[in-house]
Amino acid sequence: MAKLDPELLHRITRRGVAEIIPEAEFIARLEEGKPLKLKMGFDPSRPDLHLGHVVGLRKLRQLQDLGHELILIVGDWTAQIGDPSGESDTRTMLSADEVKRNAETYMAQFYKVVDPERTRAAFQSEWFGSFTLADVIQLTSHFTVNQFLHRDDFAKRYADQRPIAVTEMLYPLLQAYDSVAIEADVEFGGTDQKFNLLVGRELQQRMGQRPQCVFLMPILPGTDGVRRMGKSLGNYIALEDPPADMFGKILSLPDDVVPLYFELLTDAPDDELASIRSTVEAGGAGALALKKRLAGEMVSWFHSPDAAAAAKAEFERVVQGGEQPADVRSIEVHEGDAGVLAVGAGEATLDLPRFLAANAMAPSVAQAARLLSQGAVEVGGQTLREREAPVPYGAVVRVGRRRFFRVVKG
RNA sequence: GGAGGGAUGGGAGAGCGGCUAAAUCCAUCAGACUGUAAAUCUGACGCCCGAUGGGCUACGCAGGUUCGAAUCCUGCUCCCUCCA
Repeated sequence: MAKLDPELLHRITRRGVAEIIPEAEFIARLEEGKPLKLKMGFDPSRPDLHLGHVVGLRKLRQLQDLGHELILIVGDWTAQIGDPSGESDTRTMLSADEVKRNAETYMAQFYKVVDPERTRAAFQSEWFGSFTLADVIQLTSHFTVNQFLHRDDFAKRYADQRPIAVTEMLYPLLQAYDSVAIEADVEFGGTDQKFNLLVGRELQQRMGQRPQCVFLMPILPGTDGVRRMGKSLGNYIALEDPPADMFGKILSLPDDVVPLYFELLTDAPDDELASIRSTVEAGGAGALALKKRLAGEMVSWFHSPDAAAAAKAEFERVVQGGEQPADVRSIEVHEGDAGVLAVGAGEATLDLPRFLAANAMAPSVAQAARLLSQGAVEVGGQTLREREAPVPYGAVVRVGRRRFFRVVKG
């Protein structure tokens, strides 16, 4: 294969890309016509993929479709060190079994985006398992502390006199050696990984290999619309989220990140992106429709088109229409149950705060009482304010915006 | 080895003997409104109790001083910074 189709090349190197280092070299390698080894690492201690990961995976998929090979590095050693960018949560060692299991669930999620035929997993323990102290020292000898202090995160913390653990310095080194071990041609990561990936490039060069290109992708903001999507930040949309949750979370994204989501997560063509942007800015029904479309695409992709249609219908009915959801949990009441004052022929008299707390509709009696006083509990559209109230069997009780149940005689 | 700083509610971060279940911000939840579970505004936000009141927990851990401690003292544990 010689020259790539310009349009395709543009899609690969421009859309959803933050930086390619060095870009010319990357394009040259693509045009060599030989399958490239694309490297991407993942942390086996957190086996949940979210949409933030998908940005990179889509890019990898594009390249796989051109015949290149993806090598996933299972970071079973670096996971023990912890990610320097994530401040300081000490990680416990994972057993070999746990790592394997996590890797498997991870891969299953991966294959929703990436082509399994052109993917293989490589465990760091394959090469670090037999590393000796001498090897480690040898590895460190290629770099200076000064170099490492240039890493954004380190530089900042150093300036602020905040701690930098020695092991954190090791993290980029190990990651860099992964590239040597598999002879990576291109390594992928978010822009926050720039330093680490460049260390890999440099190490390869020093160890006599052709240095990898570095491919950086933009960071996807999380559901708060501000900070990067991340599990520890609690602002993520997981691929494993049930359809209704996934749909709802996307609908609740702040408007201004929606165009970026389209850019990074869908195939909407570039010229359409412009109109998406202006529609969102105009706000109103158009913006809402776009979010629904985005949510629909994501749910179709990670679940199924049917699930997407159902999630959309349910959302419109329940959230927009204020109607009951299709599935409402039934709670059986018996004489003497917590919060049940009396079981009558056609209705049960409940001590609502106790009852709600006892049936997981509220975290505690106190909080349930608060919901009640805030007018968040209603039966058949009628707001309840009294602690004690009769509730007809079969009537749907709504607690807050999203919790529903009906009582059934037990 | 030496000097110093710190540990507060989900997170950040005030308070430094009573007025403190503990300011403020963020997150969360609710109500109103709306185009949504957006935005905005308002409110709530330890737990338990037959409850416009009462009780129990809570400011790293264990003791102590006080009528009274998150606030003072002692001893632990852990963390950080700087100088060697």
